[in-house]
Amino acid sequence: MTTELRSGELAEAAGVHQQTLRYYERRGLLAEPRRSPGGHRLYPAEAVVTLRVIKTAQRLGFTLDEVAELVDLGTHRHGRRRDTSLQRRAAAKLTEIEARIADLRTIATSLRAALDAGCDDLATCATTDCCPLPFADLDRGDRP
Amino acid sequence: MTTELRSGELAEAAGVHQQTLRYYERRGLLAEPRRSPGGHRLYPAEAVVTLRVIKTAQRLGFTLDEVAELVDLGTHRHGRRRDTSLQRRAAAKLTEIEARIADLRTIATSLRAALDAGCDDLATCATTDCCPLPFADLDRGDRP
DNA sequence: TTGCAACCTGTACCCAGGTACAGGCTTACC
DNA sequence: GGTAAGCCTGTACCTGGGTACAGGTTGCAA
Repeated sequence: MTTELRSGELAEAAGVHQQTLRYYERRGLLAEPRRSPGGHRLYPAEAVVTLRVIKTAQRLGFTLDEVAELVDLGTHRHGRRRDTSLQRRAAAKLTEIEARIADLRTIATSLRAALDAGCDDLATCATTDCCPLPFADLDRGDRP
Repeated sequence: MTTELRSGELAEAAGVHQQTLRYYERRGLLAEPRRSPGGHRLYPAEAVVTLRVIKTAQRLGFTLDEVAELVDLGTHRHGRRRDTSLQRRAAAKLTEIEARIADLRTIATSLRAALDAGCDDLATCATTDCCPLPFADLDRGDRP
């Protein structure tokens, strides 16, 4: 029998706040754990893994809603199959992340150009033709 | 004399909502404009430029607070001087953005690896050695 | 002069992803 | 069995960048 963890222990082990555990439970990311007779939560040791999964997925760019979906797929398969749910989502997320990288690169290029040109005041730059900052073309306003 | 713009006209011209104009005014991004005798805002034509500056700066990765600082520096200089305020901030922002790009690249690599390995269930992956997802190393939790 | 669009203020709400606090119960250890 | 640490619930609050709504006033044209 593996020892169960109290919420403080799990929080500590996973590096999150106790309130975050309850928050994840509310959001459906973490299964409701067993309770002690007095009502205290008793998590199975695997909960640490689940939290690691959540944190990794978040870091991979998934929102908590997306993580919740991914987590409760529960389709314990692992192999060379293609076009499964996680596969599709990961592929979509990859595309998204690549777009974000491209975006950031454009921005970095602009900033570098502004530094090279010695720009010192945005308001002046915006009304001066010599300035490399793309005041007109960049206001796509999609991802601030 | 250049015509003044009413808030609806400015909003339209700049592609933002009227409430956003007032929000920016409250946040100190947009100077309080002249008022008509009845209290309606009358913006100078340059306000369109200011808004373009704000939108561009936002897109360059500055927060509104940072934009507010940048905007009210008002140091109308432009030249080859180095180490000025905008210069320093832009340089810092560039570093930040480059770090974000590096981060996203790591993430993209992980996702690609997961796709290649045919991972289909995160919970299984996390407990299986064959999985390329970096469940352990990625929980730095700095930028979700 | 009347009618209506455009504007005003203030306040509340939205999203995500949590964090904080109050007041009361449980568990663990001496 | 006492006491302190730990946990419980519920509710409120935070950041960032806005958006929405209610109810009242102005501006302008017919």
